Order: sequence, then structure tokens, then C-alpha cells
Amino acid sequence: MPTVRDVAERAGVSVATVSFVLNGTKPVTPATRQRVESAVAELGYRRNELARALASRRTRIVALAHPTGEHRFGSSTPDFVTSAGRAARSRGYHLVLWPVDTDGGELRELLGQGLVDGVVLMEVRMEDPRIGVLRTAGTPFALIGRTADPAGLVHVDIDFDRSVAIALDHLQKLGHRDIALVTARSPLPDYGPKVRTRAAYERLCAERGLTPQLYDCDPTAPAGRALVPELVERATAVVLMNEYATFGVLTGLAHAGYVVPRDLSVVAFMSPDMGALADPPLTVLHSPGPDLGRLGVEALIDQLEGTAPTEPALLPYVFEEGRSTARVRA
Amino acid sequence: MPTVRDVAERAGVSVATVSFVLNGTKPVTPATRQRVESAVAELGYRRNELARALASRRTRIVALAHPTGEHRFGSSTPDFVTSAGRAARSRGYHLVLWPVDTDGGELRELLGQGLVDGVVLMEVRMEDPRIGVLRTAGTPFALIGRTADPAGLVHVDIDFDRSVAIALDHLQKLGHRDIALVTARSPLPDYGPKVRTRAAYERLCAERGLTPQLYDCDPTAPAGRALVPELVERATAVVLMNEYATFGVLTGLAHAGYVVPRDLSVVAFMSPDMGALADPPLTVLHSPGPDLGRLGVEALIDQLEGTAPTEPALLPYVFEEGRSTARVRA
DNA sequence: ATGAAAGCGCTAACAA
DNA sequence: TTGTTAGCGCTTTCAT
Repeated sequence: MPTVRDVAERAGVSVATVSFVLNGTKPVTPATRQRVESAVAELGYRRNELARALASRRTRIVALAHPTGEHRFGSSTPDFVTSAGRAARSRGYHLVLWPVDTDGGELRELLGQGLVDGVVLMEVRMEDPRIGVLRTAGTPFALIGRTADPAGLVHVDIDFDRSVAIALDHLQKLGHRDIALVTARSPLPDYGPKVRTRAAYERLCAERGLTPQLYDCDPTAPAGRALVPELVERATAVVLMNEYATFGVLTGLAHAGYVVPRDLSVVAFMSPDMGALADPPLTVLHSPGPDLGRLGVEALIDQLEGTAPTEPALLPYVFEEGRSTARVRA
Repeated sequence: MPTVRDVAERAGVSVATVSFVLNGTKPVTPATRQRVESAVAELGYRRNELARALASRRTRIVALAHPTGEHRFGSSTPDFVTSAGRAARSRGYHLVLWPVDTDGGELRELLGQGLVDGVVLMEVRMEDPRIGVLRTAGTPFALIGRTADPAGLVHVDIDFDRSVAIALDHLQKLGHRDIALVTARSPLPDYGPKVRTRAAYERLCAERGLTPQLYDCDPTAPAGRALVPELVERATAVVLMNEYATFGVLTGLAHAGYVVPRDLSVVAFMSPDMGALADPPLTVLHSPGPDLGRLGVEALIDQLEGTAPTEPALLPYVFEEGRSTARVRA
């Protein structure tokens, strides 16, 4: 592996000059620039990022901190992680994966290693001890998700208000007024997406004069199935933020002789791919996962490079119409 | 951030000694070791991994190279990536994500940066140009998946022979002899898992005196649905290595008035979670994704540290019985 | 516009 | 057993 010295020698300049042309740090005569560039090309030189990091005190590595545990991600995570990786690469950064516990201990340990310039924090809790750790370490960070009070924190998240509004708009346009919401029981008492979705639903129902019907059930098919009698009794449409229960509801309906969307309109929070597995294909709201991953990384890097101050971005779930919703029956 | 020098001063020893106790590189008196350790604790010292990497010529960073493109991963990828990350961490390594094109160009570029000690290559093709790139760069690597001729390459992969055998054993024990296999049409002509699964199926059918019935259809529900007439006509059981088509087959059967498993036994290659979405819950073979991720990383690190020579590991899909298979009808 | 030289924080000969 | 010191390959003042 050739080094800057090899390049410098070959080009007949000093290593400083080589560095200047490589980084565009200082003006250099076109002639010498040319010489350096040929030397680089001829030797197949590629700068050692590690040495650069050490000397410049900027590693150009960022971490994606995600919970270690068995807490299952939303199904959009793969796109999520790889899109974060792509975003980092396209800005010339590397993305390392940091599986860390939620109390911040492991995070503190890793930050001490000085390997990364900043951290993207996933699966942010309403009160998240990892944020204190990042603050005291003085490490720049961006959140995917947000705390109870995210003011002043660089973050990107789903716009739950808009998302619920989109679902309600769609159903109300079809004449529905008895619209239930089903969320997933979760081990985390203060899981942001759920808390915010329920709050948005209640607020919007109040604004629109609808009677809220809130259900919270285990993320399993049987739990969804158990809901069916009450749903068909009380609602004409249901919004399901609970992937597994959704399929339980569907089979429950089928077994009881009900037909979707004739007897119940269904909107589900899940990927269109997954919604397509149902019969009929479901009208879905799907997570803008890849966008969130990309935006989270970009917000962090903008911050690191002191570019734009990066407004917090809130993206709604993306609506995709299937055939599981229909005009309410007279 | 304190440095080795601060620690050395505080402990009244040289930086070399500090390094020795930190790395266990050389014998040190219990007394001085003690002094160094207290100094470390008191100062909250944590070694700068970057500097260590540069000086020791070992970065303790490994890359997970995965295809950039829109090629959709098997659904087990999230576990996969995070388990790789965990495995790396538990050995004291960092894992960086490298989204790279399949022709190896970007990989070569990244290797030149000298950031990583080795690479875990995902989604390996039967003929994979990235392997040549890694070889000429002299970078150690491990494959997840394998080339057409994987002899001599460190790799872990699914044992397709065993997997198909498990499926056939199960169905034959239930009396089935007309067992179809459905794979997914793919843009990659030589997609290893598919090629190997089909080959295993044909070989095992021959050995067992069964008549092979091979289908290859698009990975969509409608494509699966279109298969139904022929399947019920010719087979009593089907093995589906095509997630989306599986659900098409199921709805197709339901719409035509057939009942699973009475009229057709179904074994699907998918996660149990996904299989549970179907009605009845499917008997599945699911990818040992997390194990593959972990083993791939471990095989690479073993190689880097010159530990065990690491035998190639072949793991079968994991069988999980649902209620979609039954004894063949008389 | 270019060069000399002092580090970045650590490891690892080599000496003592 | 411990210390001295020369790097690792690069960036970045500070001179010129």
C-alpha cells in the first residue's frame, strides 16, 4: 500500500502539498495538482482513513445505536438499516452498528473509544437514559423517534397525527363514523409510536365528533381474533396498528362469515407487501422506514459538518389503498 | 479525554507499561498492574481505539458487505444484521455496513481505505466477482452463502440438501408421494439458494422414487394463485420456497373451496411469525438467519486471530410444525 | 503556493 | 520487569 510519502516523492512535492490537493484544503497550482493526481493514479494510492481520522480528529464514522434486546423491530427495519448505511456512504462516512442496552451503559463504554463522530439513536423511548450519556460525552447525535419532550433535539420521526388523520379522512369519506383503533400491547409502557398514535386518535375523534373506540391487544393472531365479535358489533371500520392481530382479525371475520370490506373496513399499519398477503389485499399505512434511516443519518452528518441546522422532520406513514375498505353500508 | 500518558504519569510508570497491562502483552508485577488499574479507574480512562488501530495495524473493525440494490433480502435479514453486529461486539470488534455493488468496484475502493481487518460477504453469487477483489486486496473474508465451488473458502450457508430432506421426510411420513416444489422466479439467474434447493429436490426425488414436480413462479400472490388448479390436480402436498406466492396459493385454494391441509398439505419456507398469519398456521422451514450472521462473523474473526481453522458450517432451515400438513387422503 | 515539522494516541521493538 | 523511543500514515500549523 503506497502512502502519502510515496505519492509526494513521485510527484516531487512535499507530503503537505499532497494532503492539500487530496482534501482541497489549500489552493494549489493547477500544474502541481496535476502532478499529484497522476502520481496518485499511477500508484493506485488510496488514503488511509484511519490515519486521517487520527490526525484530523474526525473519524467520519457514525454509529447506529439500536437496542440489543429481543424487542422486535417494526418490519421495516431492514430497509431502515441499509438505507442508513447507504446514506452514510454517500456522504463519505462509515456506519457502524452498535447493539446497546437501553440504560446507556454500553453506549458510554463505546463512546469512550473515540471511534465515532456521532450517533444515530434508534427506538428512542419517551424518557431515554441514553440521551444523557450522549450529552455528557459531548457526542453529537440525532434521534430516530423522539422523547416525550424533543424540543432542541435533532430528530426525525413519524408524524403520528398526520398518519391517523389520513386514515380517518379516508374512512370518513367513505361514510364511516364508528371507527375503532387497535394497538399492540407492548412490554414498554411508554412506547412512543403507540402513545402518540392513541393520543392523536383521541384528539381527532374529539375534534370530529366521533366516539373513540380504543383497543389494545397482544401482538398475536388469536388476540386479534378474539376482538372480532366486539368490533363487528360496535364499529364499521377498524384501524389496526398491530400486524399480527390484524391477521387474526381477518381470519376471525372469515370464520364468522363476515366479509371484508362489506361488513368491516380495515386499514392496517403494515408494509404493502405484507398487506398484499391478505385476501383482499389490505389498505395500508406503511412506515417511511428507508426515509427515516436516511434522514436520521443526514441530520447527524449535517450537524457534524455544521451545515444546515436541520429542522426536525416528521413524516407520516404512507397510505396505500388496497381493497379492504369500502363505503359504509346504509 | 485522558490519554495513556496521563495514566502513566498518575501511576508513576511509563506508557509502555500502561500498554502492557491494558493489553496483557507482557508480564507486569501485580503491584504495578494494580497502580495502573487504579489510575485508569480514577481518570475514567478509555483507550482510543483509533490510535490503537493505527499503531497495531489491526483495526478490529470488520465490514458486512451486502448488495446495494433493490434486491430484497429474505425476511430474516434484520435478525441477521443485528446478530452479526452483536457477534462482532462480543468479540471486541466493530461491524461496519458496506452497501456495495455486486461487481466489486465499490468494494475495492473501500478496502483501499484500510479501515477494516476483514469482510463478511453476504448474498454470495455462484460466481462472485467480489471474491477476486478481496483476494487481490489480500483481505481476509468469510462468506455467507457460497459460490458454485466453495472449496477452500471460509463460509457458512444453509444446508439445502438437509432442508429439503426434512420437508420430504415430514410429508412422506404422512403418506404423500406427489409432492411439488415451488420456487421464486428471480432476476438473478444463478441464485444459489434456489439452484441448490431445486437440485436437492431432484436428487432426493430420484433417490426416493418420487416424481419431481417443479414450478418456478413470480414472487407475487397472483402468481401463486394461478398455480392452484395444477397443484390440486397433480399433487397432494406442496413445498413453497416463495413467500408471496404462498399466500396466493392459500387464497386460491380457499376461493376454489379447497381446504388446507385436507385437500393439499403445505410446507412453506418462511418465518414462523409469517406462517402464523395464515389460516391454518403453516408448517414452515425458517432460515437460521441469526445463526448465520453470528457464525459468519465468528468465522471471520477466528481467521483474523488465527484461532481454529473454522470448518465451513452448513445449517438446515429450521422445521416448525403448524397445522397445514396432514396425512394424505386415501 | 509550497515545505518543514510537530503531533494525533497508541504499540512494540529494543535496551536497560 | 520496566522504560525509551521510533514509528503507524496522515493533517495542520507556521514559515518561507
